[in-house]
Amino acid sequence: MTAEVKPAVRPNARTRLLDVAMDVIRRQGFAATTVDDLCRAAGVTKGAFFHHFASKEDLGVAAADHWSETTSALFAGAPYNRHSDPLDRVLGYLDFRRELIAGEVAAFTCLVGTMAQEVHESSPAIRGACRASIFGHSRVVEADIAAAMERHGAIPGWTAASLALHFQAVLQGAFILAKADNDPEVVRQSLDHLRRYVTLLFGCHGQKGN
Amino acid sequence: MTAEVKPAVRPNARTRLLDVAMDVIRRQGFAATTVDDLCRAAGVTKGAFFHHFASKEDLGVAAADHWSETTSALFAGAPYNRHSDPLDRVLGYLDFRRELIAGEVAAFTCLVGTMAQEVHESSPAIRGACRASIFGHSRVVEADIAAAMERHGAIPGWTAASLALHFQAVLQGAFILAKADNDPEVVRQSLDHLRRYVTLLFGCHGQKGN
DNA sequence: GACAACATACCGACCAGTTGGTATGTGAGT
DNA sequence: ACTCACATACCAACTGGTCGGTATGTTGTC
Repeated sequence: MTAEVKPAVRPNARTRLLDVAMDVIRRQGFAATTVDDLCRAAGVTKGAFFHHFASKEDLGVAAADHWSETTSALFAGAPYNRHSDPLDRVLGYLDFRRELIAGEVAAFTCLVGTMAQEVHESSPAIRGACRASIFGHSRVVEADIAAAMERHGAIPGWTAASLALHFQAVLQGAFILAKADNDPEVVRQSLDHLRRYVTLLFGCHGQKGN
Repeated sequence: MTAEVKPAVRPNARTRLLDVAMDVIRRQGFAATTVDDLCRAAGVTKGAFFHHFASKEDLGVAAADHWSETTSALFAGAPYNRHSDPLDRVLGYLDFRRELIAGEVAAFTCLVGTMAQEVHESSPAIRGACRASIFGHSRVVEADIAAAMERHGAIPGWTAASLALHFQAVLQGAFILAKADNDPEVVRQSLDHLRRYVTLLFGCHGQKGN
């Protein structure tokens, strides 16, 4: 009977909680984020929270999974995938990541990296979900790297898997420096170094540096 | 008159608190670490804690400063500094960092990286102390990189400062992956990539790979 | 009328910080 | 030499508020 103007379609409490969790936890960290913080941000009550999640830890796991789905959709739909040359896709991936670095630090940093840092000893469940997210994403990049090695050759002594994980390490670490410096610029510079490394690996012989 | 066997020399409460803070915070994170946790680990009372530190945040700042002193002494005394060629010192630095990766994850990760991640929005004071620690250390490495550029030349398009920060980014990010994976191996592999990048930057022309 | 999806009110544990003390030193005045 | 005034270092007990979680509704839907 309350004819309040409903703001379009309002998804259910679970989805709203997971959506705000990505923002709030990246801003405050997992430990410093209270269940009430999340409920307030999502506009739901505590009863709704514990209806959908058995515990705060359970939400952490769900948030990591939600993050995996969100980000894998983002990268799967990104334009760099349309390059036919796998090396172009690899470099395109790095350029795409670079484009995403904008605005507030908390807006472009990685939820699962943040959470893994905090809970790696206290919560095996969340740690596992974060690992699955990071390493799963890495494996997608790895496929393009492996194809590029096949197609172009590269200087020897490394694997596609290790380089893909190195990509993630550079990004995660640059995020930390950006947080410490409160400035995204350091991320761009680190990505420039990483891109240069890739071009060097795949041959001084004829790869333009951009 | 109490002839108790005193356990050698027991430093004062402040020092003991800062020492245990490095361990406990790296393990649990800053937010999840309670003042009582630290007091228990240091074997002091809460009264002693708040005698020496105005607040938990104040201890965070002091711990970051303490970390800076501890680590700068470690690197200043490391054998790689004795190389006369600055490029050997740069590569020696990376090799030294690689040697430090051993044992439990919490034992070799970075206190100020951990804290910066957590408090970058909530505590400007701690964030500033963490930034000073990371960027200050980076500047030490930068000096050797700059000298190596001077002496050996390198492919153009980058600065010593940006590469030194890239070093720190790789390390910090690899620590996060190590926490997510609960395995230090990923740090070694990322350091291998970083070392390879440096040798490529300073010339395919005549640098041996190890 | 059964069940999912919420909401309200509440609880016990915990946590940062306080209070009010004691023990030990230390420098000034005599 | 003695002691008074004051400071430092530390301790044990307590407090007010917060936090994760629970108990008990209410409401809409099939």
